[in-house]
Amino acid sequence: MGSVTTRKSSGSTTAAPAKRQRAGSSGSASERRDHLVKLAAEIFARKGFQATTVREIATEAGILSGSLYHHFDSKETIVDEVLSTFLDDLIARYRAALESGSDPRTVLSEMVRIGFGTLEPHRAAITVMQNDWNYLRQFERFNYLVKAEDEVEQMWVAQIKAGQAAGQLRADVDPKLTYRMIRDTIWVAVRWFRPGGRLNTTGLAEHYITVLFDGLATGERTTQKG
Amino acid sequence: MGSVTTRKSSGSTTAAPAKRQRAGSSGSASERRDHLVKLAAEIFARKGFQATTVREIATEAGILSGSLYHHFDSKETIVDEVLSTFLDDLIARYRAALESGSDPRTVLSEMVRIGFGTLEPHRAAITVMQNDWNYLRQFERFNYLVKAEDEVEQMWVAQIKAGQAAGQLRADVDPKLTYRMIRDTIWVAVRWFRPGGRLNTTGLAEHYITVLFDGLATGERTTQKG
Amino acid sequence: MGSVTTRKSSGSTTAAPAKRQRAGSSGSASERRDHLVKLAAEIFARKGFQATTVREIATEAGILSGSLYHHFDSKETIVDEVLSTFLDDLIARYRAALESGSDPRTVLSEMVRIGFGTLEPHRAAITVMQNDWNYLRQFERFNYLVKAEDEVEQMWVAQIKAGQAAGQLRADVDPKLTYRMIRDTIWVAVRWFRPGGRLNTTGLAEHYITVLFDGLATGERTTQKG
Amino acid sequence: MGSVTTRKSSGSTTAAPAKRQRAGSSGSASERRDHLVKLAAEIFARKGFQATTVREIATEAGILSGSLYHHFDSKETIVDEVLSTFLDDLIARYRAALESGSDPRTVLSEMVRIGFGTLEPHRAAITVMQNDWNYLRQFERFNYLVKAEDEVEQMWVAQIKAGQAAGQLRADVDPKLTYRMIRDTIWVAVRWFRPGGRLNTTGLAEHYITVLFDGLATGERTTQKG
DNA sequence: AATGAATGAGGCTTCATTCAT
DNA sequence: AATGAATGAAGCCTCATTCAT
Repeated sequence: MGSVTTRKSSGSTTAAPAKRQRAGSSGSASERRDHLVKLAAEIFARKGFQATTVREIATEAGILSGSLYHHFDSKETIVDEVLSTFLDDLIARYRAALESGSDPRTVLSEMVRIGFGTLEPHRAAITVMQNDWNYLRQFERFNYLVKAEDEVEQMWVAQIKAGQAAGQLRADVDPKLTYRMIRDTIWVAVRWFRPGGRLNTTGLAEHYITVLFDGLATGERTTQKG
Repeated sequence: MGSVTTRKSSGSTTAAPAKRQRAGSSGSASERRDHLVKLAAEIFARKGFQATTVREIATEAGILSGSLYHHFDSKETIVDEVLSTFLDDLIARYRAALESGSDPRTVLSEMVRIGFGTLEPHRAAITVMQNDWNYLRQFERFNYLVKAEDEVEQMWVAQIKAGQAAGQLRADVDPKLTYRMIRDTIWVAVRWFRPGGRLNTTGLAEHYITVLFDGLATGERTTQKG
Repeated sequence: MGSVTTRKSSGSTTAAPAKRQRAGSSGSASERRDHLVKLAAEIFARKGFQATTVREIATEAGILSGSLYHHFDSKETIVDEVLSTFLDDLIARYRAALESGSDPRTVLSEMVRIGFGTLEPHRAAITVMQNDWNYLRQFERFNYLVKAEDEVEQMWVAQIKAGQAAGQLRADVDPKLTYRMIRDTIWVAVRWFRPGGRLNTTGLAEHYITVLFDGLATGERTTQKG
Repeated sequence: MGSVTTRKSSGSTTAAPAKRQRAGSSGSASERRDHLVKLAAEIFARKGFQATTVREIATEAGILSGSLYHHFDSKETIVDEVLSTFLDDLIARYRAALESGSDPRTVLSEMVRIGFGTLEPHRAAITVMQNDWNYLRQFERFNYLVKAEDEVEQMWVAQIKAGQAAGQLRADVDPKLTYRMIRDTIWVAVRWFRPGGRLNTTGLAEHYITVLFDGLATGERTTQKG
């Protein structure tokens, strides 16, 4: 379990183990909570964290705004859950890819696929992270976001360096810089990607992998140095 | 004058007529105004548009919040000016590049350089556009942002298609998709780029141009189809 | 049974009938209720009535806030019980002292001792009465507090007047005023008295009785008129 | 200047020096502020700090509740000003009495008179201090209340000890305990004292001084030991 | 060009209480 | 006897904006 996961479980004050699951009932306490988090995530994504009122979230859930506080300590606790759920999943997937033992280029391709693969299931969370990161990181409670980001960066940079060492990747690019560009290119796609268009996220990933490794140009590489 | 510029002058209904009134004077109204816009842009970039209060801007300027309303109709008028100033400049530069008559690949390289080149002078505006776009576009008054975006998209896509037609760029990539990835990669750099680091924006641009055209991989292109 | 006691039993409409139902049983409803009242009294004393939430009381008792309503109609019912229990006890003791048939000065001394003697067993209730009286008396349901206060006042004033008539107490002091000062001096001690200090409540009482009857000064009385 | 005074002046964020007193206008900014503080003090005294809403204060002042925040940071800032104004005045008066150079018994009598003398001008503040002290002291910002209380205690205890050393006061009483009883007796009078009754505060003071020094009893002192 | 007082709408949150289970 | 979800009213505070001076 990574730092994000760890923090989250201690942070969710109401994270009760599904108590006395009511027979025939459609959801436990934690399911209700998860449902609310998903609703909120959609609105946060659409309007931005600050512009979203707790009343909107509550109304969307069919309850009164005060009732939300039966489930969450604060509005921030809700985004917190949105973001950490995404990061937990992402980091878990990255780890699995790293443990495959494949060569660096293959691992990196897989990591690109993982990234694009989160675009649909975690669309709302990624959107929030893109748009409200700058605001949220001001608060101490979101320090773990920076830590998770660092952990991910190290995974990528290590693979890029390994690829250079193995001669698979050109040696004249800066690993950290390259990582950042890849990262941004993937996540920012959330702003315009809509399921049902010409390409699905798999297609997007393959398209990007192509350009990323072989470039846009035709013919021989002109700038190769390493 | 582009569409953005046009809209802007009609948008600043209050102060616009007075703008050149005292042109040449050192403490002119328009200079004061520009100064305030710059101050505001910095705070918007740091804290986000919504999280920035009118009072903060005023305090930074050494006046009271009510006094800001002698210069601007509203808080939105201020961001408006921040964003349109940037877009005016950007579009003007792109036009110049397009009019150079160079081959598509050269023009595209130049456009990448232009993009990275705005990172420093327009850092605040680009940051605001990245972070608050989603929120601002909800308001009718910012429709022109979408128009400007479309205009820019057409410039890029046309060049990419021209490059493919001329055989300079691989034909198996989607021009629009490719444009978006390039665009995002450039602008999102504003989140982590800090002047004074290993690379300046020129270095960044060249680094990216290399990877963009030739790819990360070494050896022969493996996925080339066109 | 005094007026306080009477009012109380009619006040606790819900649980009262059940009270002696299982008298003698070790886990009876009334014992549970008394336990809860004591818990609540401590918190009321520490934080003030208004600042104490029903949830705090419930949590302290190891149950959920809603569950408290099986025992009490409302938060006010709880303080009500806290205060009336104290007043019942106090008035009963005063009556006993009055019925001793001793001379006024002796009775008054005994009443002082009774007052200080409640400081420990009824610390919480006295604290609540001191701090929240002003707030609680706004509500009709607490009118009985004023009645109990009046009853006590009459007991004291009568004894003081009797002492003056008998020549035991100086005639140039106002009985009502004197009573109030004595009363306040005793009760307010709850704010600083802590068991285990230099003096216990018996010591406190004797100390006060000394000063009260003989004054702080040495030598002959200088202001004696009557 | 004492600690209370010092703290207060740094605490009053808006304590502007009466700027540009508008000719013909009835009050400066600080006068307006003082007026609001007085209004608030009355309501705090009547209903208690917590039970008083900012809306009530504002309504009483003829403005909207939000407008109060033009003058004060928070509801707590208002009580703060209420209490510190009183304590500043009280401590200043005590100091003057101490500097008179009179014998201890005379000084103590004067201090009693000072105490009762504040009952009318500072009735609201004293009431608040009596009723809401327990609640307010929970907050760090009111730590200075405790400090002020300590300072006052030292003044009194020193005089009582001096009186004992000089043979003016009986030696068999505890100075600290005695101080506390005097203090409480004076302040708690605020709960029942109403101007216009049989005795004014001067009468009250003399009444209490009599009882305090000479006691309630007639004839020779019976418990004198020192 | 600026002040300073005020508005008014709205935001987040708290909390006593209810009620179905 | 207790749970847990929800209510609904209210509370404190924020903030863009207005306006008389």
